[in-house]
Amino acid sequence: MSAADRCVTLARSELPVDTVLSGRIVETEAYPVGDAAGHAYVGMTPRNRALFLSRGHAYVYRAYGASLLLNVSSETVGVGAGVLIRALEPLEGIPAMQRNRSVRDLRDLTRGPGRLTIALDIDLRLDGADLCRTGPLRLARDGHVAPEIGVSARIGLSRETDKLLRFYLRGNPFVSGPKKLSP
DNA sequence: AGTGCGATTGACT
DNA sequence: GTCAATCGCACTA
Repeated sequence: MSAADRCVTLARSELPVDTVLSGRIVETEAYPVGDAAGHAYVGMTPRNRALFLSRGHAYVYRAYGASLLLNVSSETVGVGAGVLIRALEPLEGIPAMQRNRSVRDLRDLTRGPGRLTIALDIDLRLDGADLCRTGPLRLARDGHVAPEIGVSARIGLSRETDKLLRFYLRGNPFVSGPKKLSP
C-alpha cells in the first residue's frame, strides 16, 4: 500500500426505513490463497462459496453462534480468498446505527467485525451480494486519502498467528483490538 | 447422527 | 483481567 491509497466506504441501503448507513473502513484482515487460517483453505463448501466469487462480493458467515462477520472476496472466479472487514468509522445514518446496536457511544458502534454487521443491519441474506454494483450493500472510494497504514498480526486466530496481514489506519479511534496491535 | 470448534462479544471477578 | 453463550458447519463413522 502507498500513502496515496484512497479510503473505502461501506454503505448499506434498501432498508425498510429509507436510510443510508455508511462507514469508512479503517481496519481489515487478509485471508489470501493458501492461508491455512482462511475459510477457503479446505476448498469450496456451502458456507464459504462466496469467497470463490469474483473480487468484490460479500461473504457473510456466523462465528461463535452469535456474531455475523463480513468479508469481501478478493480473487477471480473459482479462487477462494477474502478480506475481513474488522472496523468502520461511522459516517452516515448514525442514529439508526445507534438503535440497531443499542449503544450511544460512537466509538463502540462499529469497532469490531461482529459489531459493524449489527450496526449496518447486515445478515446472511447478503451473503454473495455484489458490492461493486448498485444494491443493498456497496463499496466505494470515498475520496479521503488514507493516512499511515499500520500492519500487525491478525486477531483471534489459533493458526498462522505470525503472518502480518491485519491492516488499519494508524491512530484512528475506531480501530479494534488491543493497543499493542494498534499503536 | 454425533461431535467439536471457532476470523467474537458482553458480562462479570 | 477471565469466561460462557451459541449455532452453523465441517468432519468422522
